[in-house]
Amino acid sequence: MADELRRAIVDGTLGPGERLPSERELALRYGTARNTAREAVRILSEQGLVTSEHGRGSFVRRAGPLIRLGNDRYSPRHREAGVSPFLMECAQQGKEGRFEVLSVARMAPPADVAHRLQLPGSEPSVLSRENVFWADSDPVQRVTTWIPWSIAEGTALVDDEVGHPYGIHGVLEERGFVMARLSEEVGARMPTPEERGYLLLPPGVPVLDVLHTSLDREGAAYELTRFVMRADMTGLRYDAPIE
Amino acid sequence: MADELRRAIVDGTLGPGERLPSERELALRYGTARNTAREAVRILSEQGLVTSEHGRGSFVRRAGPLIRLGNDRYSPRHREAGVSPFLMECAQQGKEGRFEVLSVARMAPPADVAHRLQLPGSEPSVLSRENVFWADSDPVQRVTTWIPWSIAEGTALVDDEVGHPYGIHGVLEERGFVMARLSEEVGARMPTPEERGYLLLPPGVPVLDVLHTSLDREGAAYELTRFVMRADMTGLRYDAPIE
DNA sequence: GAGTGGTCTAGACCACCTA
DNA sequence: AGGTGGTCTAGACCACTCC
Repeated sequence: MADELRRAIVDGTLGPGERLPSERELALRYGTARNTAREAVRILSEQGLVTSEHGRGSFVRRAGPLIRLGNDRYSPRHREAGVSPFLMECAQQGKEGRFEVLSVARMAPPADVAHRLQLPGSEPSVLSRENVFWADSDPVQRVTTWIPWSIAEGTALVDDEVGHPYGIHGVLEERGFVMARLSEEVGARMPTPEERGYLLLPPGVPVLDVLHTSLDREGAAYELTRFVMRADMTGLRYDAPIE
Repeated sequence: MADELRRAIVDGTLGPGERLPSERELALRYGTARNTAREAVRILSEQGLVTSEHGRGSFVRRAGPLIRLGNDRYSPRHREAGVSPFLMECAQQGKEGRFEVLSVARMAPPADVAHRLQLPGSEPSVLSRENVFWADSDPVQRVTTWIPWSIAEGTALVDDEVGHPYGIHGVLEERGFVMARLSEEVGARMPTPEERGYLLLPPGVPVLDVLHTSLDREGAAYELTRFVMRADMTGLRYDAPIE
């Protein structure tokens, strides 16, 4: 039953956005109990093909165009444009991007962050900044940045509004930290319930989990950022020379 | 009920690999029907926290160490080692890597591949090679490579066994195609039923979908590869200069 | 054979949406 | 008000595993 529905969806018999037959209707049509029909719809929802909306029905999910985060987002070439690369990508997709500051606080870094910054994980040795990025009315990324307190102390980084035209990396450059290389570790997983809440994720949508490290000319890490991105609306692109 | 179990798992009360109470046991303990207890276990399984094994029980999933595919896997520096980078990564994790050739055939490329190679999608203009990569007894990646037929024709690339010490890129280099840059587009999604079959994926495990493009010194694309990787056992790492 | 998860039935009530 | 999905009950049989 799930297979037949799946075929109808990939064939295009059921186009994107179309409503599936109701659970009661499916049960009747196949001569099964409603629970069984419901299970079929659940399987499609787990595969990310279908979204159920309480009181309205179940719908074929529409494949929205991806917002792709490229590694060129840190390029000085894009500085001249004066727009944050996320907002630029959004504009290209005809969407309006914005972001929201969740918190700015001095704290002890998580173990993996502490290790990469070569800082103790037991002391409040970093400044942490949390943001949520939106495209139109959808939250699409949850972003956490960690900067050694010794670097952040006394700068605009500790303010809610950074207020620098080039964002946090503009402030960091003025303190002498210029990004020469990046290292990004990419994984994917199902969201935690907390992340499902922040990103309003329907079932069957995984997240991309990216841990970004900024390295200076000496190869020392001076800033880390974790991006948790909903994978149905965002992706990544890396363009790099072979070394 | 799912929340309580979840807490027990993240707290460590239920350690990795441990068996959950059976569905009938949970139902009894909470005074609910078995279906309700079952639903709680299903939710955890969807979150990737738990795997159910028919006839045995449900178990807390153990977080295996990741095999990370780095962009340095194409570096000429690694050529000297003489080992494929996937096998190297496996060895680092104490695993034995191997791969299996599923098919080698001349065919018409999918639309996105045709576009990037600037070839017509309606003719058999590419050689396609499909592999599955294994780490110990787990299939972890399904890999499809497309090479313009004009390049592949008459080379060892059309054979089941490539037989070149440096694999397909060794053959391509001898034909004058040296990788100068790469471009990789990364996404994540739930697997198709076909992929679940190839990769023996339990529920709640997404896949990373990577479309790799090899570019020569002139910036022209001459080879594409799509990696579909199970995200609970593999990840990616990109180290690149800021340009 | 006893215990497990996988599937299924035939109901029931609730919460939500649309008209 | 009527239809939708969300949750739940109290059973049943099957397929699998382990002893």
